[in-house]
Parts: sequence; structure tokens; C-alpha cells
Amino acid sequence: MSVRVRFAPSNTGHLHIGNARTALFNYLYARSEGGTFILRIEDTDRERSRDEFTDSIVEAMNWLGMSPDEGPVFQTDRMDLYRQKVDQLLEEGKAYRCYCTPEELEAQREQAIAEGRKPKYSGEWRDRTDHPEDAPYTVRIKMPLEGTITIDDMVQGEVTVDVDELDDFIILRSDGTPTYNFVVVVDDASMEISHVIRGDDHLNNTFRQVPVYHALGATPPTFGHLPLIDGLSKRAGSASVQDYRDDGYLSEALVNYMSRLGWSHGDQEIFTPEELTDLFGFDSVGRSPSNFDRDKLNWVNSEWMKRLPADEVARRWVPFLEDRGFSVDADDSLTAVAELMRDRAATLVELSEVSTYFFSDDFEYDEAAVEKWMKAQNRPAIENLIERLAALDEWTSDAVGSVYREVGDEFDLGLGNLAQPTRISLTGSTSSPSVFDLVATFDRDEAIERMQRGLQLLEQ
RNA sequence: GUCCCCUUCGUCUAGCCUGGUCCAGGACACUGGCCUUUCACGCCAGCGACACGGGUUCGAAUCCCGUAGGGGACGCCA
Repeated sequence: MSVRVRFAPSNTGHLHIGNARTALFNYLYARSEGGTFILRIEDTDRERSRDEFTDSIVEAMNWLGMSPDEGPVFQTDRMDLYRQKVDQLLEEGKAYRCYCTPEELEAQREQAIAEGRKPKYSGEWRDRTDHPEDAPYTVRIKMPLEGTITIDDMVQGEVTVDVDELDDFIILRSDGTPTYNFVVVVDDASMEISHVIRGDDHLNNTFRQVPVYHALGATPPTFGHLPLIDGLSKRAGSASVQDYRDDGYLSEALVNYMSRLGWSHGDQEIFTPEELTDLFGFDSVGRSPSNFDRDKLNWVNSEWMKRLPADEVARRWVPFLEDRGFSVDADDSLTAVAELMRDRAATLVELSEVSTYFFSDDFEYDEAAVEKWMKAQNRPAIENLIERLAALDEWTSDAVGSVYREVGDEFDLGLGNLAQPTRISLTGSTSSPSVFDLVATFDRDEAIERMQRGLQLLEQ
């Protein structure tokens, strides 16, 4: 039997990390089994569903590299199917009309809780035939009256619940719209979903849904209930996938990090998307909830900053630099900057921060550094250095390096006396990559100009 | 209240099914050191956990029972 899985978010908000992780596990399972990954939008919430959220979810999935094979399928397009199934169950006597009012139900619920009983519908209309004329009604499904229901969950193992815990829940509201627990089953059955992989907040629902499959004459799929992610506060992770993209995270890193929330493969931490689809399996999915940890995400991202080809980093970096008002192209010179700076930044945003001096000479000189390193007595050496750099045949790190060594030898100066003033002139501070690389990564005219301007700082 | 799920370093986790090789391994973070023209990277080291209590056993993180704590569900929301 071929594997067909679906990710079924409601379009009432952007795709956040918790849902993205659920989508990812569905996607990875489909890929690892050669199956089909389907996107279904649960858009039956008239009040809150919005098309723009659908677009946002699709965009986020594309960015993460897990575009669906089928869909999006919209539930609102399938209302006729749902009503038809309700009618069918009614005719077959597997469902019935209930004329209780919401007020009556609410009163019963409160009383049950007050008496310490489980709030459950009494089932009073299950066998009644004295249906009032013209009164509003809901349709309820008949749950089995005795026995237990057991599912063999891919994550949780065997879980059994006594049907005594279940009541005849509403499948069609008095306004004629179907309810969630009914609709998911109709959809999953009709779309021939083989594996339902979702958050374990749905585990209890599953026991309500299994009898619906049976009533519909369908075989329940295999279930896999993933533990939820804790600590998804505004700050920590309930932000949208796009927020992470805008914060400068790489999609590979976010996917890598999310995959490790609840899944592992020995001691391995870094996985390429290809490795993930090869190695993913429910045998290695844990049952306990995990926490979203920004520090670890940052580390994974910093690893990916180093692993991606430098020109790819440059390409993805461009919009971040443009946001800061720098007009750049993803050309060789930007690639050179990315190559030089990338292991000093955990995100593309940080990369911009640590690299601004390449794009603007409008920076402050670090006063303490100037005080310490810009000594007037080194002027002749630095001037000589600038001259020789200007005359260099080739503008490479090695060539620049030999100039520094020659000047250092001739003036009998330690390299620091040349390197630090160079750094201050080019960047404003004394922390930067190796000076030779730094100088060579700059456009030569720009480097010379800044060094000449830096000469002014030598005045005592 | 009732039912379901969960519980190894601060965090993510390996180990648990098939008890001994685990005085519990890796990673992030943190601390210290090394490298070095600065900073960063990198490398090395350190810190740090089997929720608790019973049992089974020669032996338990691993098996059983209980307790506590956390999460979820119980809707004419999804």
C-alpha cells in the first residue's frame, strides 16, 4: 500500500514552528517511503480563516523545501461531500438527530462537573423517535456502547481507551455545517490517507474518530502522534517561519533544527535535507515533549553558514544588505566578503552587522584602540606600507602579506604595529579577520583611501 | 473532577524493547586553556542528569507497582 500523508493546518494564522515541525515529519516520512505529501487547508472556521494565511503557509513550506505533492485542498470546497456522508449515516441509523438546546447541554455539563462526573452527552435522543417539527437539531454519531478501542500508534505504541469515556458527539451543527472530528475522518478516508501524523493533542480525538471510520465503512489509517514542543512563547518559537527567515536563519538550518526536536540519529547533529529523508523513521521519534532552544538553533545555523557554498551565502545575503540600504550584487566580491566573514556570524543578520564596514566607511574609530595603536612614531612605516600596497602587482592575501612582512622587517617592527593600525583604518576597531585577508578582500582603491585617511589618527 | 500521554545533565538527546560492557555517551550553553597580527573560528579540558519510593534480580537508567510533577483531552473550535 502506498504511503499518503497529509499536513492539515487551519488557515487562521501563519505557519509557526510547532506546525512546521509536524509538516516536516509528514514530509520526511512521505519522502523516506516514496509516498505522497498532501496539503489540506482546514478552512471551515468562517470567522478566522483568511486566504492570506493560506498563501503564507504555502510560502513558508516552499521556503523550507517541503512543497506538497498535492493540494492545497480546501475543506470548504467539500461541503457537499460532508453533508452527503451525514445523510448516509442518518439513513443507515449510525447517526441521529438531537434536539437538545445548547443551554440544556451546558447545564448538564456543569452539573456533571459539579458532581465530579465526566461531562458527557446523555444520549437521550439516540433512540427517540418523537421528533419535534421545525425545531433546530444537530446530528450526533452513535459511538459503540461497550468495549474498548485500541490504536497502535507509530510514536506512542498501543493505547487503549474504554468507550465509556466517549459520548455521541455532534457531527453536524444546527446551522448545517459539519464539525471537525467528522470532517477530518471524511477527508482522510476519501483522500486515502494511509498515515495520519499530527500533534499528540489529537491523541484523545483519535478514539472518537476511529468509530467514524467504521461507520463510514472505511479502515482507519495508521496514526503517529508527535509530542508537542514546549516553551513556544512569542519570543521562543511561536513566531512564524517567515520571522525566522527574516531573522537571518537559513532554511536548511531551520529544517535541521526542527528535525532534531523529537527525532534523533545517534549522536549526529547536522543533517542535510537529503540525509534527513534517508535517515528519518518513526523508530527514532521520541515520546516526550521537547523545548525550543534558540541557542542551539543559532549554533546549527552557524554550522550551515559555513557549510553552504560561499556564493550561495552571498546570494541569500543580498536582501539583508539591501534592507540596510546597501546596494550590492551577489558577485565575486560579495562572495569574497561572505567567505571571509561567515564564520563570525550565526545568522545572515549578524553577518550584516559584523560586515558593515565593507559597505560603508561611515563608522566611528574605537577611541581606546586609536590611543593604543596609532603611534606617531610608526608613521614612516605605515606610509611606506601604503605606498607598497598601492604598487603591488597582484591584489591577493599572499601578496599583501609579504608586503607587511617586508615593511615589518625593514622598520624592525612587530607585525601588530602594522596590523592594528590597518584594522583601525579599515574597520574602526581592532577586531577583524586576518589583516592580509581583510586588506585583500577590500577593493584596492578603497583600502588605500581608508589607510590614508587613517594617517590623520597618528597625530599626537 | 474523569481519561490519555510524558519524566536521563539548564536545553536537545544516546542508552531502555533484548537487565551487567553506564560510578551513564554526544551536542548546545557556560567556565578554563591552547592556537594567533586582534576578534572570531577551531582544538583540548572542566562543570553537569537516570523525578521520588518500593519491589523483582547476584546485578536495574533499563523489568513491575505506587507516588509526585508536567502536558493534553473532555465544545454546535480546529
